[in-house]
Amino acid sequence: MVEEQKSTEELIFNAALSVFQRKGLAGARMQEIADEAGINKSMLHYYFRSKELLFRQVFLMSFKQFSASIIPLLNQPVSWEEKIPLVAGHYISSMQKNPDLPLFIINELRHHPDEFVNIVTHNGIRDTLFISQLKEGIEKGEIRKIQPIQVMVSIISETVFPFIARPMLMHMTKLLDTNWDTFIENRKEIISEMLIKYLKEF
Amino acid sequence: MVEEQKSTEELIFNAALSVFQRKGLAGARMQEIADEAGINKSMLHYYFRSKELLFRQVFLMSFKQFSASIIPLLNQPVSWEEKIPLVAGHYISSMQKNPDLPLFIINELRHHPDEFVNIVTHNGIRDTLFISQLKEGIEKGEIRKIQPIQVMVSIISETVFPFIARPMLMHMTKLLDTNWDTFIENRKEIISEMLIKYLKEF
DNA sequence: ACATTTGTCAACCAAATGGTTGAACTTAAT
DNA sequence: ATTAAGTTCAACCATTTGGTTGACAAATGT
Repeated sequence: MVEEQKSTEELIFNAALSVFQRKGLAGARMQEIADEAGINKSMLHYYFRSKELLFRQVFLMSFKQFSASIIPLLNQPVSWEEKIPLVAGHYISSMQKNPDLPLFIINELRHHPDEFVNIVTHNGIRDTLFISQLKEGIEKGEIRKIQPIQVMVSIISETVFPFIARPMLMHMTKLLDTNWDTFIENRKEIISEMLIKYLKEF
Repeated sequence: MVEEQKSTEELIFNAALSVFQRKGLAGARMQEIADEAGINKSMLHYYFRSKELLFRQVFLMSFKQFSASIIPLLNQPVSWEEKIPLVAGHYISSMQKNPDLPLFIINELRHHPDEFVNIVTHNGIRDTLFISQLKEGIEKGEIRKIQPIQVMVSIISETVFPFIARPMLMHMTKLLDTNWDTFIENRKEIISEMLIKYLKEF
């Protein structure tokens, strides 16, 4: 077991990542980040100048983390049909690991519309093998005529939304905490089967 | 044209509704609410005691607004098959009218997990005709064996998520602003057809 | 060994922000 | 008309919060 001693800058950044993702820009407190990092508040300014600068870096990293991690999977050399459950599974397990990430991004992107838009590198999912496969399928007449992007949006919506809206949905549906895991487990199959059936049979 | 003169309390509440829904509890400023209401800041405390109390009322109203408005539609006497596009349409037009509402609820419910949970009246969608219709269809073997709640969650996910995550999705998919309206227009049909096909053909 | 740079912190500062007060004004009751 | 209650606001107040300072310690270079 290697005793990993992280630099102060890393300690701060990790703490900032955690606090900002949990509380958002407006709700986060510099003092709380310092406390979670276990260092003096002055250090935050020593390394990152201001709350806004620190937030910028956190946001950039978070956005990359969320949007980039899916790309390799979309480019994997398996058929689009096999890929759909893989992608759905990716998002679901991603949500289980880091449940605050997408809501954080959605929120901050909404609250500062054009501020961060230009910063983020466009690494779209448009140029991936998955999209090409769908396009090809459409051209060959094997898949229903539909924008491939709609398929991606459906997968993301169906997988990510239940997690971010979990408390709201549980109220509305009177779903119980104890049933959540099986609910999600069932969901994986439903999503894939529904999409594949829709695309293939028309 | 009747000159509608609203009471100060109404002016404040409406302004609070707007500001809180846009900025959230942490991001909202009492002064901003006062400005938007066109009255002195003291009035906020005169009528609502504190920021938290004002927020409580705003949140309660917002939650009711979002979760209750769907119930009558779910109880309407049309077949489940016809109802699906109606419900999808309801959520989409609801999002177009008030794009901040669901994200606001999702957020605040997440940030104050148990605080507001008890306040909100459970007016679940479980006891609606729509759910009964699905159950009945399942029993008769006309519909695939699936929890009816999954259907509701799918409709909400597929309709609401694209709106709240719009900036994020537009980045990831390189979708353009000019294509948004047609994207959503296409989506209505896709969602309904996909769900109905999945439920009926198995 | 010495000087210079880098890192760390307690104490402090200024602005923002939720909240209070007391006086003035309006409305309703007697 | 007079009183009492309700309403409105400018000026204040106390706390929170992002940010700074200056002294001091730990490396780093020569």
